[in-house]
Amino acid sequence: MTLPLVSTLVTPPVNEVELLARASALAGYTLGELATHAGLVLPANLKRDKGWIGVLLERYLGASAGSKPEQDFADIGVELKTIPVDSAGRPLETTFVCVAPLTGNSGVTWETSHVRYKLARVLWIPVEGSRDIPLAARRVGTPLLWSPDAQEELRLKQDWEELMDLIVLGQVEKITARHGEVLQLRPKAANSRALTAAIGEFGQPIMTLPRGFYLKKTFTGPLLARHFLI
DNA sequence: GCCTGATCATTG
DNA sequence: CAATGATCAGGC
Repeated sequence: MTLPLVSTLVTPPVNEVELLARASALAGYTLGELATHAGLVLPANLKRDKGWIGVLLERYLGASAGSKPEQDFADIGVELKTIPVDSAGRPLETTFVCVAPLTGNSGVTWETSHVRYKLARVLWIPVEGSRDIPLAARRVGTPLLWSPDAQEELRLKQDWEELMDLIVLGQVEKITARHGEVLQLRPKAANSRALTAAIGEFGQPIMTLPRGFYLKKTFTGPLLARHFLI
């Protein structure tokens, strides 16, 4: 077996076929093998390197690095998501989608939302995530190129509209992770002291904890399972 | 602080 | 013991 080229030599994929071929070539390798081959130092665990796996796979696949609010493969309209799974392929964590806009939302619709944009086309790469497997021994799984079907998009749209209505109406601080069936709103910040502008209950400006949209496991689980059962 | 990449760890 | 709320790292 031959490992794919290291990240520094990887240019962005020109189409989905090439991207999927690159991702498929990683399936079966351990994170230790991929780290060594890329000349990266594997952290002991993910406590202080929570996004490490995502960055590693970005480099192998030729994703445009950086912190731009764009898709990872903007040229071909694809977002990359690594997702930790258990031995049965079920997700171990929710999936962050994007930061939630808490101000300037007049006229924003589902059709023009960042959530819809980010989820329009996603390359899911499951990675063994059980904490009792040492990071170096965790294996990369089979990738899945996905777009929401009509039913999935409807459920996302309904949750997004419910959450955005609350945000616009000054109820952001009343929203908990229990709102929404498949999409939830949770803190997304450096810590609980971080603040960003939002709208208060009387329509006045307030400062509150930054929030992000996350996909619940009840959404990503069946999505992954459907693929691997077919 | 904002946005990217997410997982951690306390709690119900 | 799953899920919610909190947190970690890095670039700009």
